[in-house]
Amino acid sequence: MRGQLLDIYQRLFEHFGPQDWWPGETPFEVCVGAILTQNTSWQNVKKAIDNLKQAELLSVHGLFQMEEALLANLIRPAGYYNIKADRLKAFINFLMHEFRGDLDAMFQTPLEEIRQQLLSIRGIGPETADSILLYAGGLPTFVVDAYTMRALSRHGLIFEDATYEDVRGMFMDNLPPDVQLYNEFHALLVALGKRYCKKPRPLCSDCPLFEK
DNA sequence: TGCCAGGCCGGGT
DNA sequence: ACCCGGCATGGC
Repeated sequence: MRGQLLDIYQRLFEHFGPQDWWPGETPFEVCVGAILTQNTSWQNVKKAIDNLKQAELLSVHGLFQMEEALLANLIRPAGYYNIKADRLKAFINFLMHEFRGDLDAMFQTPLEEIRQQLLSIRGIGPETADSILLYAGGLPTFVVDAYTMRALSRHGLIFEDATYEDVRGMFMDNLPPDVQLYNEFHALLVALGKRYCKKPRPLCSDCPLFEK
């Protein structure tokens, strides 16, 4: 399994090149983006983040102080704006109360412990938690998303009914806890998904995973 | 024009 | 332990 995963990684890397994720300038911006991009295209999320930046409110303090209604209005382009405003507030409140608003302090917590804490926040599920921990915190947790599931199941590497935790475990049990590797690997799987594994129908004829 | 996008929650089986 | 409807905008 380890060999298969590394083989996939190598093929993807050769095909797509380094991805250098996550598109965000600061760890905090990555956290916000991780919540805003739930079931939403990144270009919509970018508009929302730009609104927050222009308002000079893209900070722990800024979001903490802001009225939720105003927050919802600013992030409107990202869709689900009422729910997401609530989720951002829940995350910020957690950060303020547990770590005095200090992201660095949050990331000092042992991985599985802070992961469980994030998962207990309303609006943060496994993918969002892992994205925050890996891409904002630089902690070695593997991010699984819909593209990863689709690609792996189409290529017979996982069962259709595999759960998020199953797939995360498969990567982490078979690869070293290497942040750079996890970062690139997930980003490459998304690049693959966007190009070859879109929803309606597989388009695997020229998928790089089938090349020889 | 309808369908999809880097999910998650809450209520119902 | 699953299954499903709801949440919403912008792009192709």
